[in-house]
Amino acid sequence: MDIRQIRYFVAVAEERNIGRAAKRLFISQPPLSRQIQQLEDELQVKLFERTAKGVELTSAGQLFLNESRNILSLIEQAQERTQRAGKGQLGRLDVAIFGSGILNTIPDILKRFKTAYPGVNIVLHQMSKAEQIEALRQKRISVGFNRLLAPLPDIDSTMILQDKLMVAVRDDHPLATKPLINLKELDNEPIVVFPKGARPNFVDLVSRVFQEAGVTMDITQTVIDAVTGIALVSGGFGFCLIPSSASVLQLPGVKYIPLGGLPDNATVDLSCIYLKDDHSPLLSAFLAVVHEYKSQLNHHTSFSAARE
Amino acid sequence: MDIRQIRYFVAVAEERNIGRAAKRLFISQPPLSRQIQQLEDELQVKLFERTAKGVELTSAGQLFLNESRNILSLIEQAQERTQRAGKGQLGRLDVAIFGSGILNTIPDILKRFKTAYPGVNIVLHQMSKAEQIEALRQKRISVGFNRLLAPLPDIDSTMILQDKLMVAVRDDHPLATKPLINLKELDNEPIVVFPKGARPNFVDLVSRVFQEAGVTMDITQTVIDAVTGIALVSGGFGFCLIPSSASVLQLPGVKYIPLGGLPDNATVDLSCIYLKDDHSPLLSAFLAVVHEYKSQLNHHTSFSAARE
DNA sequence: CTTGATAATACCTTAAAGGTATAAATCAGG
DNA sequence: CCTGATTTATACCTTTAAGGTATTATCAAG
Repeated sequence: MDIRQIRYFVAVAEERNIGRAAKRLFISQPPLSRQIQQLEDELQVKLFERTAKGVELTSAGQLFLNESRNILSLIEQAQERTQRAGKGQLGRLDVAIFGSGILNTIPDILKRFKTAYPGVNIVLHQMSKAEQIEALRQKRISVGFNRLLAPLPDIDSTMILQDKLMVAVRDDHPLATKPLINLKELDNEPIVVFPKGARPNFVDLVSRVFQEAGVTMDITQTVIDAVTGIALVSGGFGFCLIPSSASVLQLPGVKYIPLGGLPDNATVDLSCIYLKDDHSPLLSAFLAVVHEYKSQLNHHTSFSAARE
Repeated sequence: MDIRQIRYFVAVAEERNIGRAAKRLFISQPPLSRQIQQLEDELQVKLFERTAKGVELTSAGQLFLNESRNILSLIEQAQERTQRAGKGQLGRLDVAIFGSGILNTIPDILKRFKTAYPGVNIVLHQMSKAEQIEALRQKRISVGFNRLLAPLPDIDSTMILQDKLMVAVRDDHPLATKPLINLKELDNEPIVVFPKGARPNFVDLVSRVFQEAGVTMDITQTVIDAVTGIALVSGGFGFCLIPSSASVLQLPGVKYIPLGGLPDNATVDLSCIYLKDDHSPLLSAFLAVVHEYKSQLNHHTSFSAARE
């Protein structure tokens, strides 16, 4: 049996006439007669009664007509869905996120992607940097968001933004009134840092900056993530250095002040990572959304800078 | 797209290797590679990633694999169901019955058919003789049960049995004690006859028998069917002549006594009728059951006759 | 760098789908 | 009852495309 024969059968059943059906199918009448005969031979069932005016369905033919329509429509659906999957419009995308990264940028990107590709089911996984890399290699995830990545041979990354450093202070602290805090002003001040876990991380960046500026860093606590760090500031444990994008988080008695007197490379990047040889349309689609987001971010930045 | 290509695709997806799949399909590797390529071209979707060890499904390919399995199973089901329909094991059979015919023979036949062809949905219609013939011609029914049929050019019939005549009498009537009533004993006695409706019918047979025997028939009532007729006997309206198969019906105060002194042709047949050019397997199957029933009936009759 | 395995390409053979011409069957109208 | 129109079926040829063989290209492992 053959899809062609099924289509032919449906045409003949609908026209109740082989000649007319042949015209509709843009073939001549004899081959169509023959295909119907072959179908009947294969099924060993008479599908049509031949009359003087044409043909009419037997009861078995009637049943087969219903089935045929189901088959054809299922095939059509399969083609359409597969093509959509091929364009990345359908499927499942496993995305890894990490602690403070979910504060603003990642939700924005995911929201855009969901709008552009509503047929894609996004599944989020909380994973550390090392876990993300292992999960990528095992194909348990397709994309991961992270910061401060060391280059790897099998993994590509796209930088989304670079955060400047900011200081979280209690608003009753003397420095809290200043519009800008210089790094030197934090000399020997108690500082909460994060995260614990795989190196290089945000702590390493902060340490390097302090060291290069010749400022002594008094680490009172090392905590798991930015949220905990800022909570400790609120609790009076001292200062906390954060990437500027974490400053969307509001906690009682905590103020965020830009940090000055830093080298240009004192930034912490947010990137998304993915397997170098993953050419899946879903990933491509996702990266396209990321790039679009990035370019709009730059536009906006340069535009507001121009106005200043 | 082609069912062959779908089968090939599934084989390759399952083997994760074109060469192995080719062996399983009893073809050589190059044509299989080409068919997969053609499928991908047609769908404009990459279904496999080619690796050194074979191939592996893309996410679109994974989706198409699911769809393909659905399609193949639907096709298989369609073939099977159509073949069953072709053998008369599946479908719907519309059967017309009439008043007194449903008393014993028809239910027996229908029960046998339902047991032998449980997949067939039997739909019963109460119809008079004329209605049955019209419904047959319009294909609203496929079989009808009836009595005393005049031959028609487009309708065939199979006789199922021939009922002898019996008399229904009140049990307080003087004749009720006799084992056999002679026709002559009914001379000028009040008689209830049935049915009203299309001729020739049971009344005509009864009239002819009386006339040939030179017995005067005093018709007090003409009613619609045997049940009503017997009910009137119970109510004291007189005698009622019935086909013997109607004697299964028990009413208070009514006794059935065989009628003697009749010619051999004083019988009323029960037949089933159907369109001469209806070659549907459902009808054939039904008629086969009818014939089987008939032959068992004859066996039983001749056997019990031999014992007497 | 070679070897072994895999898929892809080139080219040929063969099976089967489609076309043309024509026959056989059936019905309507004279 | 015949004739013409209409329909499906048959016979035979052409063309398309599926399958086969030989070979090449690619890549991972030794």
